[in-house]
Amino acid sequence: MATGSIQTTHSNGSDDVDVPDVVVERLPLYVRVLTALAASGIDMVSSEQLGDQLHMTPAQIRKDLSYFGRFGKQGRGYNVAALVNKLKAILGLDRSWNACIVGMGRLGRAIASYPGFAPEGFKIVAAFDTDQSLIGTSVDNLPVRSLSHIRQAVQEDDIAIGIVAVPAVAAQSVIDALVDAGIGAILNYAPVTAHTPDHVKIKNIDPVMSLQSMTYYLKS
Amino acid sequence: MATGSIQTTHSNGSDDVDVPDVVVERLPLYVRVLTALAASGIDMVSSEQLGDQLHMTPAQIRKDLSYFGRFGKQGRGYNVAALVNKLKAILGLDRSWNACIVGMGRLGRAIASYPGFAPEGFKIVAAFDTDQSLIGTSVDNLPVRSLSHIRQAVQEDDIAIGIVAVPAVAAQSVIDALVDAGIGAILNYAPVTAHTPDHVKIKNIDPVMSLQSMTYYLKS
DNA sequence: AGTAGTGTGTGCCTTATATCACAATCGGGA
DNA sequence: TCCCGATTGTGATATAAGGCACACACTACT
Repeated sequence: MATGSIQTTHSNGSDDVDVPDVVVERLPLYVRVLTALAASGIDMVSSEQLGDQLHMTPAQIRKDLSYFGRFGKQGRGYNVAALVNKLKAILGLDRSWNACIVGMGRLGRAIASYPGFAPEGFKIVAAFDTDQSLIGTSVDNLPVRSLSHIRQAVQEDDIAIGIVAVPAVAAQSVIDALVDAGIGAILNYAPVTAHTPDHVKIKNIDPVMSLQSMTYYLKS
Repeated sequence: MATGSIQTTHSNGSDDVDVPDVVVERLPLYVRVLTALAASGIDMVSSEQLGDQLHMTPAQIRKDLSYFGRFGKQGRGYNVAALVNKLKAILGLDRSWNACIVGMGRLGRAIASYPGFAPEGFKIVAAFDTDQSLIGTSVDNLPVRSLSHIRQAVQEDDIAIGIVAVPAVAAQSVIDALVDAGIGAILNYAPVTAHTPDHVKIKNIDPVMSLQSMTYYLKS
């Protein structure tokens, strides 16, 4: 089916040695802690100190970092400012990214108004819906447009990320439309197991599912 | 441990402590798909069909289920209605659970108004904050109370789940208070790596971190 | 300049998770 | 009744992730 060559297409410049996804998913955690340390004036940190903060073993932190280079100094640890910059560059967080929201119902509007994205460099530059009564309205100065304009908007506004906040039944078709429009990553709030081609990353935000797995440990 | 020594851990539903967390986390996924299948009138399903829907291998589904019992019939597959009921019972979803929200700022109010929890049996029965200007107000008929009342409320209202929607700096102390009040599970929306004792489960909802790991794959 | 102390980077081993593959079982039809 | 196609449940195996432990590098102090 959609098998194609997946890994071979990455720019093999310097650090592309097939880094496990789990490792990539931990990097933002490191960025966050290091940023906090920097803000409190600390300029060197050891893997052991980081491990204490994050509740993981020092070895795991060192090994994770070693996928990308040698950032520490023996006997001293890591320079906080230098490491946070390196990690941000690795993650592509040394620039800003444009995103759009699809679905401007209650949830979509809450996401659009959420003040946590902008400070981290994620700018929501467009909003879409299929409901005629919403199209034309604005949320936080963001005009809601028809979903049919999405392809054009993605290209014109250089939108790399799509945020999906539509009902479950509509989610897969919206996701298909985003993929078709040339989006690179999707943050999906709809409670569905959505499918994307290999070149489009997708992550799900699903509080209900999180609750549903925790109750397993509650029944006693 | 040579021949067919029984060793079966199939005590059917009680606390088999040897079920991996990853397996438990997949169960709600199965519940969701099975529920949808039931709603569309399908009454038998094979692990292969489930695997197609969920994009995973049939073997994994069968093995996951085998941790909890033998629910299928050879040559036929699984009875959808029976399996969904079994899984719900295993997860503790055959009853409802009371939750409280701590932090009734913008995010907390959005969570309180989210209509997706109640249909799945999660009832938000209390809301707390430390901000005097919020205490006494109501959100969707839910009065906001002082955080100092939390211990009492947890016991009186049989609250098992705490939802944390406070700023990062306050999160750990709020979580400590919830643990101290006797809560069993925490859904944390604050962008921190929080710590709980082993008997209290915690799961984080962090859209920004999800975005930050996806950008790794976007940088071309 | 030598030495003691500290903490990295990484080869190797352990543990966890996923997949394979096949005997056992079921239901239906001849 | 017996056989056939289908599909489970699970031991065995493969793969992935995590952690240990130590040589090596760096700093500071004498």
